Amino acid sequence: MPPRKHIDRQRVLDVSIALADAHGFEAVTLAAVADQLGIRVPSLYNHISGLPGLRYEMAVWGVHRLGKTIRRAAVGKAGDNAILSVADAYRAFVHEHPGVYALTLRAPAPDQAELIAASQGVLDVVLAILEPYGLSQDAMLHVTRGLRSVIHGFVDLEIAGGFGLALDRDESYRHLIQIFIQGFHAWQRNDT
Amino acid sequence: MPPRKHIDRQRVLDVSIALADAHGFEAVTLAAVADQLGIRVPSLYNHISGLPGLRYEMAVWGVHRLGKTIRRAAVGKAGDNAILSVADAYRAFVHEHPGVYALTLRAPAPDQAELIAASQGVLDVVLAILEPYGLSQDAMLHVTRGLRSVIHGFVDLEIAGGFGLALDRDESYRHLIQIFIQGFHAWQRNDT
DNA sequence: GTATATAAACTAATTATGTTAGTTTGTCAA
DNA sequence: TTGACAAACTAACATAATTAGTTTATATAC
Repeated sequence: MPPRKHIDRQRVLDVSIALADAHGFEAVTLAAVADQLGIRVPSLYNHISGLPGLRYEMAVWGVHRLGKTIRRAAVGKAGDNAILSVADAYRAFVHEHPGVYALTLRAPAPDQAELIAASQGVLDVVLAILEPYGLSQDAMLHVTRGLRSVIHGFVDLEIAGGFGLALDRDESYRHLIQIFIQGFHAWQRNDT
Repeated sequence: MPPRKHIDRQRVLDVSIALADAHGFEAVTLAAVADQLGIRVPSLYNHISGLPGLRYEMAVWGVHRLGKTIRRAAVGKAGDNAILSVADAYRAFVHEHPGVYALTLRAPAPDQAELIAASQGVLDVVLAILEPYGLSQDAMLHVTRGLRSVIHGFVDLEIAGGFGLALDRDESYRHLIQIFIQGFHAWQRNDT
């Protein structure tokens, strides 16, 4: 009776990602995913390890993709230009995948090897673009945390709808990254 | 048969806040709250408007409390010291109420008057401490967005466990706020 | 003091979701 | 052709939120 649909893990993931980005990650219920695929809910378990497993795979996909995106944005750029380019690419990714991005925010557990690897990939890009500034190891980590915070903070408030006002958000972001870069240089002069 | 417990809206809220901050806001189920209070789940509906209503009240409480906290931190301070003080108070609040804070992040809907008022209270504090710098109206809003982003970004990554490394987080935060302040001054010199 | 109105508890039932167990059936490969 | 496996299915169950309708403690009116 059950005619074979050609469904695999990737198709489940595709549908889930689309749902998450369109309606938020809470909208990714097994019922909704199964419905999109034209199968019953328990059939999903042939492809994924329940809802937690699906969310994990979405997170891995998201972090991996984010890393690829900002790495591409960094090639051929140096110094402040690299920071600006990466900041723009990061923001563009989150705008494209707000639902998936929300799933990437919890820190990986020690046993989540794929997610740890993907996260390291993102971190590596940031470390690489800060490399030429010749910071001490600790200073490097502080600045890395700072840059991630600035970018994440703006984008997160933005997708949460936190900037109610009519003022242009692209411009606010440009100013903020500019402030960070200039402050970073001033801080580097003073502090080390 | 049902002996009266002396439960009111405030006690429901207290229990919910404690649960949220201890185990995350997803742990605030009606079952868990009712259990803590020693009543059955449907009895909660005498005090709250379902789970959405409870979450709304938690959000209002959180934003209100956050506003009060940073306002207190700002009195008697001026300029850069005010920014530092508010940044510290904001972070301390989030550390104390991580679960509630997560509920405060979605932007208020137009009909959520209490939440809008409370949010305005938070915004007013930030606007007030930036007042003495003599910025144009637009610049003021850009910088306000920037400062919120910086603070929110750091603490949000922090409570998500995003800073895996052993490096001292207090110090990273100090550096970041310092970078923002110095960058803000440099930006103000250049840009206006 | 007694009666009554109301608030606040309750039980029962419905819906939605995730999950597991066990079953059936295409489909590919020996 | 047949047999193993993958992938669909049905059935059943647990948890959660919600609504409807019922009971009862308690404060207030008389």
